[in-house]
Amino acid sequence: MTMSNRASSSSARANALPRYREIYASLREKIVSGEWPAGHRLPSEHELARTFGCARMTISKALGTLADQRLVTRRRRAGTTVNMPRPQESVLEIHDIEAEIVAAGVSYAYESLARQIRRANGSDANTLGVASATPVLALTGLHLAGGRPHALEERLINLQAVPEARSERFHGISPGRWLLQRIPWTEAEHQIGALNADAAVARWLAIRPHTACLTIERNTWRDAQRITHVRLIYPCDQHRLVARFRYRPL
Amino acid sequence: MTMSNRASSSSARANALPRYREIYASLREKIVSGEWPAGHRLPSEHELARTFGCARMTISKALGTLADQRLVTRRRRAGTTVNMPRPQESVLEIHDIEAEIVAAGVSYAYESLARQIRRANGSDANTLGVASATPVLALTGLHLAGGRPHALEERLINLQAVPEARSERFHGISPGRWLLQRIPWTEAEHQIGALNADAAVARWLAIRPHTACLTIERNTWRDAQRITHVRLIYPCDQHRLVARFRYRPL
DNA sequence: ATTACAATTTTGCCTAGTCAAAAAAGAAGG
DNA sequence: CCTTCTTTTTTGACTAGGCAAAATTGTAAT
Repeated sequence: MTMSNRASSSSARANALPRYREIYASLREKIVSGEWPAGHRLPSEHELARTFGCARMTISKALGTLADQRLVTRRRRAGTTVNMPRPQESVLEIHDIEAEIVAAGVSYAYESLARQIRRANGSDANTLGVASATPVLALTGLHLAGGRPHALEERLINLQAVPEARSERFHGISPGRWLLQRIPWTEAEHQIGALNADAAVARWLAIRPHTACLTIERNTWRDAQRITHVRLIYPCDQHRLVARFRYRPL
Repeated sequence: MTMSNRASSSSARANALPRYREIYASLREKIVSGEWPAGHRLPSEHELARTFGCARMTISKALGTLADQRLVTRRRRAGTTVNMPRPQESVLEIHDIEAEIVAAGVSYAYESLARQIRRANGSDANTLGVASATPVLALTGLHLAGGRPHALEERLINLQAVPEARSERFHGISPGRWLLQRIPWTEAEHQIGALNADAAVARWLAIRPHTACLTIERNTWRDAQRITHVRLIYPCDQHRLVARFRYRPL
């Protein structure tokens, strides 16, 4: 099956875009411009292959990309239909605090405030999602940016999943970074909320009591096993989260 | 080029997984288990095709999926290498408030508090990202869940992008939903923060002044054009955001 | 030793087909 | 009219190749 390859590789050398991307862009344009409104059924792969002058698989790849991005839905025999009122989902990047502070050009430090190994009590078992009496490591610490309090961290680590943590003292290195470097995780869940700082929190963070704070709770798993639970408390004027909707990397 | 199709379609009819997904799962397992640590180079496509007994393109699709999920990086000649310390990015679904409230089994209403058409002043131009004196629609309103205040909304709409909004009164329907149904957007950015309710906010939301609130600011674009900016203020005890790390839909 | 060039490997993208499964549309029967 | 069976369209998954581009590796010349 010898074949002269696609025209673009020899003739139109200027545009570096692969053919399926061109086709993708062309179809996407019709959708976002509103020319093909929600519910519209696009031509079949065969038909598109004829009009674009390429193999069906190339069309399939372009349509597949649109489907990955939730711009269209594809069903056998039913065809490909436009999917307009897009679900509002954004990609929220939750950075390592140290990296974030250093990136801002400020010195970073982690100060350990409390450390205890215990068998999980009811509350621990609940927040960490492990059986009661499972050995856990409970940590409280402060993230400092430029020597000033930046965030308060309350963490539980499942020692069954991370036995190496038992002997670690977390001097200098934050538990988050320590864990990240050691154990790969497969799932994570974040909950973001707000709270009024109570007296203890306000003291550690050097803010006035009752100041609004942003809280981020994170649970991480490796496949089915819970690894750690952490709650971070940021004074409202020191932190914002940015989430950006992003097409999946084309 | 006549060929008996893959074995799984005739012999192993039990497992519904396509071949490339099986291969994907098998490779992913090696990575998340740590057998192939970060930096490890996996076998070439040709080699994998031989070991798995399939065409190179099937392997390519499996590896492509891994690459889409950022588990590996692929470069010509350099091969495919494991990409372990995964960037912490989560998918945050920011729902339409109405849908969210109705889903919780509570009645929903939107109450308009203020509405003004004006030429963008300095502050408007800044938050909406348009030129000064561009016509904008400024709205303030309250989202009610079960008759009680749920969230306060402050919105600016670029009338150049959405001229139909000029004559809309937003009775019953919330501006967010109205916009979502009408104009497709291509980019969105969210900023999440916390604040202490001031007197006015506290009154509208029927909470005590100084209560911590979660704020979500959203900017939406259609390609390069700004469509709207909105700030939603939720009392801290009434709302949490949940972001889940998710592999991109396989 | 360093630089420049050539060879080789590996992925990226493509073609032109096949077989299979899903679902819609049409036909037939009650 | 409604149900059931059959046909047909359309996507899903795959094969077995091919050429091109990128990056590494090896080689030769300065």
